[in-house]
Amino acid sequence: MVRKSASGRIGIADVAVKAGVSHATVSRVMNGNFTVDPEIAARVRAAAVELKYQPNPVGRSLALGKTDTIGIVVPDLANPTFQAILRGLSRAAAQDGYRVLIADSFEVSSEETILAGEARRRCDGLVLCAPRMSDAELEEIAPSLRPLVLINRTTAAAGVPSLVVDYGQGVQDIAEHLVELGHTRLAFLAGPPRSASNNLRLQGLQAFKAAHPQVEVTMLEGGSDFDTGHGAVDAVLESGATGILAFNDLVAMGLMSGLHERGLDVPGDISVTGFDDIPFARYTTPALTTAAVPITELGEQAWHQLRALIRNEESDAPGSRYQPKLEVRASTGPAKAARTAVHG
Amino acid sequence: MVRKSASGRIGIADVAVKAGVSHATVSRVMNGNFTVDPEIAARVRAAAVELKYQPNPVGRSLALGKTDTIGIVVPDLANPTFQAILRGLSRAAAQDGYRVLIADSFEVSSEETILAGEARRRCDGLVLCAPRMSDAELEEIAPSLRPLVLINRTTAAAGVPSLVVDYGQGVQDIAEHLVELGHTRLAFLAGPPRSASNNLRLQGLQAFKAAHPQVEVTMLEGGSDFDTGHGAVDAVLESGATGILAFNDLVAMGLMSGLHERGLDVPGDISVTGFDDIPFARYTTPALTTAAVPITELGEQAWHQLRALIRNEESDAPGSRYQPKLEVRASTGPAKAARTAVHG
DNA sequence: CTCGCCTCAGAAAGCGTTTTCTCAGGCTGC
DNA sequence: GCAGCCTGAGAAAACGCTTTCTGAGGCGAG
Repeated sequence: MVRKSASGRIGIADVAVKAGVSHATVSRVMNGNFTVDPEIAARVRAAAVELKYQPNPVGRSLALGKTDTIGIVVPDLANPTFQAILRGLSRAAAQDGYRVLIADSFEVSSEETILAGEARRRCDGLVLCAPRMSDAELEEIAPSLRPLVLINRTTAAAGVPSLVVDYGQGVQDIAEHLVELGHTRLAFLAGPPRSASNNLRLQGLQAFKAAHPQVEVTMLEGGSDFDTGHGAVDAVLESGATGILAFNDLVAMGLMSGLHERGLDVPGDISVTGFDDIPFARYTTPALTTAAVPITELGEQAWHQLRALIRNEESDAPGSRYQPKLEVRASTGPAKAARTAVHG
Repeated sequence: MVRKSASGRIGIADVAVKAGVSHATVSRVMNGNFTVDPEIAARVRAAAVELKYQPNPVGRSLALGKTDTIGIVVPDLANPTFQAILRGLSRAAAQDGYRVLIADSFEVSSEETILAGEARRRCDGLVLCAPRMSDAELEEIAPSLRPLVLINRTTAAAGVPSLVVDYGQGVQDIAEHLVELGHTRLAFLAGPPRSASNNLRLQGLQAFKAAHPQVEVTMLEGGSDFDTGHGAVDAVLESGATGILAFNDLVAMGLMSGLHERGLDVPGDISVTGFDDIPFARYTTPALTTAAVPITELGEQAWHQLRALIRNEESDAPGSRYQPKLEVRASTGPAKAARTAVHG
């Protein structure tokens, strides 16, 4: 008897019956296997079209052992950086017929491990984006997540390529820029403590301080969003610094907004810099001086690395390092000599 | 013989062997079926832990006929609005143990249909976000995509709830606000032609014009991003309007940036308004007057609707309508009487 | 003319689960 | 003491597909 669409949806069996052939033949035709008589193939195709048959991906995945899906775990989907990475990844993967499953850990590092495992089991590979978990934990679970690509984080575990941005160099470039403008008192509005990219920035600043002992660099606590910058106005003014390196563009924008409310002029009174060069950066007033990171490209490259792993190709590059590019705009200007007086 | 991890990964069979029971029993234990002897259950659990067994979701999906995954199709992942919807959706779905698969159609409406179908087959339900396809096409494919929830679009197809924002009312509120400030010459920087939300805005403006015949409203072509706004400066000035309603916040920001470059003051010379109230809006200089849409909540509600459909509950509400809320900030001010002179 | 090879389609065995079906054993109740 | 019920675990079917295995038929070569 014809088990007609037991589940409501039409399956390979229905097509087989309609075309008067076996399941196997239908499968062969649908997969472009040419060991099938052209006439029969045409009949099958006609039946498939008529029934609007579309192979069930789950059955297919089970049989083939692959899902044509990759996962990405991000700490915070609200962060433009991760959004851009996701976009680049999704776009690149789509071109190779892969889809992207997203997992947002909401900055909870314990969630991260679980989400990563679950996502990985449903997918053919995983991109772990700036994970907040400890090095030890990362190294422990990394093998079970392969094929795995890391972004802005490295691990000692083997076979796990990393894509990292050289935040250390970028922050030094920005600091140099400010020094060239005559600033001698700088302040760094730091990012989330658990963020590896924040640590890289701090290291870069240490190197900068070593090379420029005459420049004073104050460290201020911070975060990664607007409100952090907006709320840091007092601390910034208190520091007496005339050149402020914000953790990222969002923080810089929040800070500029706060300074504006206080009637201070950027860059007349204080110069402000961001990091990342998010699309908004060039449209702030004044336009934000920042270090451009090819974020979308990062996502794209993540896919290329992951694809190589999935295909079991020899990944020539075990990872890549991206150099930020200084983008000088209008939010930085010559240091104001009288600035210290304001402070005093 | 023990078929020990034929695929490399350990499966239910390995656990069964280790615990000395059948596959079925292992499955029962893993699913919390209590018709199993506590002692045996404990033995199975111990074996599972020791082997680090994690059920294969693909096999599970095939057997259960569900994937615990939903899909979302967006026209452009770079658009902050869709990012926010995605975030709300992902967060809400995650709380119910569902994951989100994303598909970006890159504004290509023909892609949309295919992506939607593919995503749907891999998932238990679908959210179609501001689809660009025609009404006819949407109505045709909608039934095959159910459970389906639409955002910012409606369809005549049955059983497909819609979440729509009342852009028409929102744009009227903004226009009223400008009129109250004394503006009599307005201009609307339109969005993408295929966008349904743009049409709603246009309809709203028609209603506004009918109610305020004394106010001149110029329609200008546009788009949905920064560059659109930035590039529209000439057209805006040419229109002679003193109150500009930009399609959304991005366009407004681009426009303000362009006006600033020309040395024009906002709101001194021209008032500018946006739409959406994206997070950046309150941090522009001047802070942007806009109509706030609870975008993240929209994503959240989309999940609730979809969940009801998936669970086959009686969806009391066939959809919802969201009222934007006028957010008056610093980018709008009293009309400048001499403005027409500048124009003439 | 017959043997063997080659082509091509159907039968069936997976893929890794869940779940129904079956059945053995222990218990209750008469 | 035995029929019938109930508990609980194993066997097997099912989910929808791919792919190996099997075998029938056609053809060429000896």
